[in-house]
Amino acid sequence: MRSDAKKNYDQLLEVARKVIAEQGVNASLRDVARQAGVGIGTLYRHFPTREALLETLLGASFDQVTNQAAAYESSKTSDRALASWLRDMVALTYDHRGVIAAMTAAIEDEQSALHGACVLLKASGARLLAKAQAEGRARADIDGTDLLALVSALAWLNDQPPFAARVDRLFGLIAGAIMIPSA
Amino acid sequence: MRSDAKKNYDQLLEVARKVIAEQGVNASLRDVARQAGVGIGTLYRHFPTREALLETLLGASFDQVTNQAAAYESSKTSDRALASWLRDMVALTYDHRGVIAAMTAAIEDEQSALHGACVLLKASGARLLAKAQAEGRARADIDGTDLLALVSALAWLNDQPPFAARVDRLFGLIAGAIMIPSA
DNA sequence: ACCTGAACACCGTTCAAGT
DNA sequence: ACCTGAACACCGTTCAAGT
Repeated sequence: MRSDAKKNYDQLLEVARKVIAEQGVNASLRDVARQAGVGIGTLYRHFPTREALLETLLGASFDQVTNQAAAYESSKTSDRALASWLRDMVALTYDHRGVIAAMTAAIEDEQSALHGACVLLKASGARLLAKAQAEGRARADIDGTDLLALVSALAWLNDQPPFAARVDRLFGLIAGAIMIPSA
Repeated sequence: MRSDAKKNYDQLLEVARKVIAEQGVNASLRDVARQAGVGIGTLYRHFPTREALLETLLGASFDQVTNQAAAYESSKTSDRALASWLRDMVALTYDHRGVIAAMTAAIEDEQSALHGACVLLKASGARLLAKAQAEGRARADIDGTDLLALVSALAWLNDQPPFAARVDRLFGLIAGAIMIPSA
């Protein structure tokens, strides 16, 4: 990448990070380009889709949760590992209003730039769930998609002003419904 | 209302019902006016906000769930009444993609044309919850807002294609977490 | 009393023209 | 190789002008 291009690229990312933190994932891309002092075409050149921009912004965080899940597997009991993953997932979406809907859509859209990272994320949770189920610490009648649905629902609640303050309590209620208390 | 105005009004509602069923609650109002063969200004004259249009379209259904809740109170045991209300709420939003987000926003926005109906809806659920709690059939550590959050989350899941098919199962899981099994 | 649609201020996205 | 911004096809919303 030419150095002038690199400069624009970095500037776009910096501004996008700020704007998306403030206005959510559906913020105006035109506005991002404007604030970055760059033509709108330059934004599209570097990030052909909104998902591509999000992937660049958040991909590392996604991967970190995926990797963390693997680490939990060897460092925690299966039920605690699962609970930690759930917590990490909610935290991942915490500061990015609307990202959970984008992730949900990406799971089904193989063309999405977010698809890969989201599929790995889902698989990392499914693995922890399976282990907890094998040890009788999680109810057996749900699968990885159900688990993802439940965390996604919590993440969505967190985006809704009237409900955001109760997410911690509701997290407990839902985690409690997934887990089986030890005898 | 003059008869020509009434005709436009009815036509707008009919088209809006169709378009919103197809494209969801955030469908283009311009498109609605266009398909109704009416100027965009006429739509705004009859329905000054999107919420006003939604209220006219869905208000009766909202009220019906509210009233149904009161009926459950005298015809069912408190836990069955609560479960039926939860089911009614999910059904209410079933065919209207995005309506749950509008309802959630309306709860906080006293200016919203949907505010009144949503507050009543919430109160009707809170009442059933309180009764079930008083009888020891629902966990005591949640309130009406939590209950609304949980149904809202289910309704949101229902709007997400990858999760829609599991809402029934997840409904059971969440209802089970709210209710206390009888001894 | 009611209707119309131009006008304004925005979008997302593409692409010819420039350097 | 990269950047720009006009151009196109859309929005939501308002309001002067018409009947």
